[in-house]
Amino acid sequence: MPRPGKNSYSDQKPPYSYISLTAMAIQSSAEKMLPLSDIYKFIMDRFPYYRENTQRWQNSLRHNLSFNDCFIKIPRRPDQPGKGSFWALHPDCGDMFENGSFLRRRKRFKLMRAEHAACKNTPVLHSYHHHQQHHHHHHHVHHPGKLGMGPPEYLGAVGRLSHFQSYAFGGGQAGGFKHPFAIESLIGRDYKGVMAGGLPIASVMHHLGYPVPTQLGGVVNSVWPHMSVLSESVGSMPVSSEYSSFGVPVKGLCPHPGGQTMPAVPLPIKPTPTLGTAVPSLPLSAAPAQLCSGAPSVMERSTTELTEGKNGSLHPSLLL
DNA sequence: CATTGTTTATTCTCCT
DNA sequence: AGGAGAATAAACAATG
Repeated sequence: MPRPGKNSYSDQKPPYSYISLTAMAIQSSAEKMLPLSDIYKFIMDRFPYYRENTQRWQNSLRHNLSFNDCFIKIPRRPDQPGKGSFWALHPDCGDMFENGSFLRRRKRFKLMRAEHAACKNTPVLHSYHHHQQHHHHHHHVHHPGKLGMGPPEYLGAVGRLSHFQSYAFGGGQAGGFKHPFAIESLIGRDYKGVMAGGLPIASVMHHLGYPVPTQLGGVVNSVWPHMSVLSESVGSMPVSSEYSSFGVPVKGLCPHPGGQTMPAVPLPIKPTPTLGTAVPSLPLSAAPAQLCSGAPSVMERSTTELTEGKNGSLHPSLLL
């Protein structure tokens, strides 16, 4: 077998789909939104594999951005340099990698027709309150078929601000799940940034010109041991990434303040088979895949996985 | 003109 | 086998 030796796997294709790579990039940013070029950069920076065939994968990436409803465009402020818009995660897409696989989501996040239209055409607008009654849990199952509720032009990312806030402050907690990549999810709670359903209120506000207490500098990257750590926040780390026997890079995370290091990263390949120990009530510091799937999801993951006998492999994702 | 976005179509892979 | 999610290709429109 290919020697796991040095960097044998370094340029192997990372076990992440474009969706997850992108989500990862976005989540890693303080603002929780990035322009296309930065998403590219992020990926290339930590995954050597993507330093080649750029035309190809970037096209795919772009395709994913506009094709998948889980990504939303946030218009650039007039005074901001650069080209396209910023890309962020749709606040309602919840935990897309609930199943523990970053290669394949259990279900595509699709908006209903109405929502879709709204999200797309509505540029910057004021807050509109939203769709399906905030009542309890929002099923994360968005059925494409149904339609016609909620104010049509209810928002484009930005417009949803008010909505977000309600999440953040108001009723958040209850059904509020956090994105798998949300720092908050990964780190626990002592995190300043307000993550409203995954969409950073602060950043949006800031982006729009609202004063916002500056924030979260570094912490961020610690989440993805799979990648070469480097850059903005922590700076000076030579980019080196090595993959473990799973083809997964094992590079370390950066230590950070809490002392609490990042969880072992979720094993991309296969979900946790629910064996005895599986899905323990992980405290908030557990693996991303697990915890972010807030309360509801855990339940609903029910059956499907029980059958996974074959996956004999261990899932580091659970160890602490 | 190069980037950024959208969109349609085809192929691949994994999961029932 | 069939379905669904994902990757890849390609053809444009839009924009700075």
